[in-house]
Amino acid sequence: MVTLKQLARELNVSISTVSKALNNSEEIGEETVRRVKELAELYNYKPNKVALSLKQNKTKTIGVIIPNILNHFLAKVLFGIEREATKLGYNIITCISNESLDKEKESLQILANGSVDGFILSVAEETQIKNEVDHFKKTISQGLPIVMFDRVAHDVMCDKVIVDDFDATYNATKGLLNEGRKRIAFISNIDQISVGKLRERGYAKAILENHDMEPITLIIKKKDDHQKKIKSFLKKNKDIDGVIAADSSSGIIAINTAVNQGKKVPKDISVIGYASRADSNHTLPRLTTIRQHAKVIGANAAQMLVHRLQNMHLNEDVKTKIVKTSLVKTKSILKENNP
Amino acid sequence: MVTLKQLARELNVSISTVSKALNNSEEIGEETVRRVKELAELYNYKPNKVALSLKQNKTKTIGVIIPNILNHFLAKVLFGIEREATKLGYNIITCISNESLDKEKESLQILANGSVDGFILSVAEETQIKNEVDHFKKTISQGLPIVMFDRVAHDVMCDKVIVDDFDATYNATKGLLNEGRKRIAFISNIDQISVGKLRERGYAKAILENHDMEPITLIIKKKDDHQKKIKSFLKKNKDIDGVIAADSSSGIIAINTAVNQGKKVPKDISVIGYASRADSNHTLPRLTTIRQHAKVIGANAAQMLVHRLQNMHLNEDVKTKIVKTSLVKTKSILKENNP
DNA sequence: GTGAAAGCGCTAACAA
DNA sequence: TTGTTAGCGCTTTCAC
Repeated sequence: MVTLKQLARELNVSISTVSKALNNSEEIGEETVRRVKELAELYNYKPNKVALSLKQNKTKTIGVIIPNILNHFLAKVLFGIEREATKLGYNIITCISNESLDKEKESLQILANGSVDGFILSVAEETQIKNEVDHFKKTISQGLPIVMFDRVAHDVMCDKVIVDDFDATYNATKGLLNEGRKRIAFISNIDQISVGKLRERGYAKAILENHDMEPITLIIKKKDDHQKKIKSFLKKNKDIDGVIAADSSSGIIAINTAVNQGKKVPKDISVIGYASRADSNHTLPRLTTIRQHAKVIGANAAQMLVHRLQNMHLNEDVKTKIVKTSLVKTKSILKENNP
Repeated sequence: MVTLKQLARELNVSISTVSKALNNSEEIGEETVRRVKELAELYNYKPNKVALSLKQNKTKTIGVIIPNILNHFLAKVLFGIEREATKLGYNIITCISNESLDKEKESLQILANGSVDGFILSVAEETQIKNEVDHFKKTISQGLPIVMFDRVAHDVMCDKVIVDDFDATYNATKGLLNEGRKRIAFISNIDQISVGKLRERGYAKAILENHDMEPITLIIKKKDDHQKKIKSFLKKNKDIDGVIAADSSSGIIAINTAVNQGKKVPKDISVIGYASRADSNHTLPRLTTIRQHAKVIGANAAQMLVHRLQNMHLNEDVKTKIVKTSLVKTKSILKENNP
């Protein structure tokens, strides 16, 4: 890499002259500016990022800590973050906590040594179970702002981007009730994390508003055979005529299994799941999905963080942004499910 | 963040003494070392990464350029890279090229300003179509090594990690032939990229070895309705009794569609697809999959890059590592498909 | 209009 | 054993 020093020597001017010329300082003579820029162009000079970071005490880099990159929703949020961050002139350093509290702590630690200006993260499962938040608070008190998305720690004062999980699930369940469904089940593979709980509560509320109904819930555990569990669940509960799935796999497997067991979808059973467009392709009929607009969530998180970084001195109050889901209806539910 | 300067002042010693003490230099007295370490611990001192990078002219950071993070295989490779890199003491800066040549060039450019020590990347689709490689060569000549994985540019001299796509597809197709299948189709949603072509060629070779057979190929385009295309393809070609799918969605949709059209899997039709474990859960029966061991690929790429970074002076020859796929057989093919 | 010098945080050669 | 100094690449204040 060419440095200012090298350019300066070659041009027989001082380093600071070169620096100023390249930064369009008024101080420098027109002719000099031209010469400097020409040579810089020729050598493809690019200011050294590390030196700039050191000097200006900011890296223009965001630390992103994702619990699980193989989760399609989280990958999509990452996509949104990356795109927005790039647009705003920031790079992202990605760490994967793998749902582990220790890895999360460690990532925070390692990047807080000057590598990044702030963090965007979704809380690891283990962290949520143990309800630990000190590492977040410590990071923030060190002057590194955090934006949390989706799985957030409510006890931590920081900017947040969340989904209206409770309302969305409540409304989806209401929709199935309005179709006339009487035995609606809730299937979840994400019972341990905050959003999973919110979804379950939204479902339960809608069900319990009918005095003659009770929630029917199937929780899948990590170690379970996902397909087998749902198969035997549907076999045992033959009267189930509706399913709300808290995660994409459960929704897909529910439809495919129901069809396989000879049920007609949506005649005999309606299915709605949290999933993305690509997922809905994996069933026939396509799965009706609650879309979380992951990319928007990511973009919002990036915007909030950058905004805070650029207004650190103002000490603004923390904000929570709610990104509304939308229900994309397909043939996995009855046509007129609104009265 | 606490700095050496602050510690030094508080302890009434010089900065270098503090530095040496923390780095366990033999030079410093036992007692001094103790005092320094104590205070450093108290203040939770961490050496400033940026300053270190500047000083040592290396960042211990790897630039990773992924064409598409929503592709499960690529996400999984990223996972493998991250884990191995972390293990080796490296961070990763992630850029997403979004299959665009310009974004790929730009990412390379931006990170080559001192932000990273080297790159791990998979070539963008547009880059492969236009067959551009200058930006890679330029980066390498600037002293930043590249490791390419999966989609590689053969004209670029650099380390590579690839999959035995050709052989794996050839063998899978042979397997179906050995079952006695006569009308085996190849379905691909990734016809434009190098690995897609390799897979098609592997399939074609196996088919053409039978003098009475012809390849039957369905290429899905980006703008197509994936489900519809496969549906009408299978409807039009009712005699198809085997499918090799080049990508995971095609495999899943093929099974679900076949079942939907009243075919028995695997009695009437066998299906094999490039897909991961999670995907195979999305069909009944489960999809027989060619596993690419994405995490292993990622880990290998990270190892190769770090090895090269740590042996830059040796100027070793470039290597290409082939990671073998494995075929995971399930009930989507006939039990005895080997003669 | 140009340059010298300080300083961001750190390491290391050299001096004391 | 400890301290001084220079230098990594850059910006910026202050002299000239």
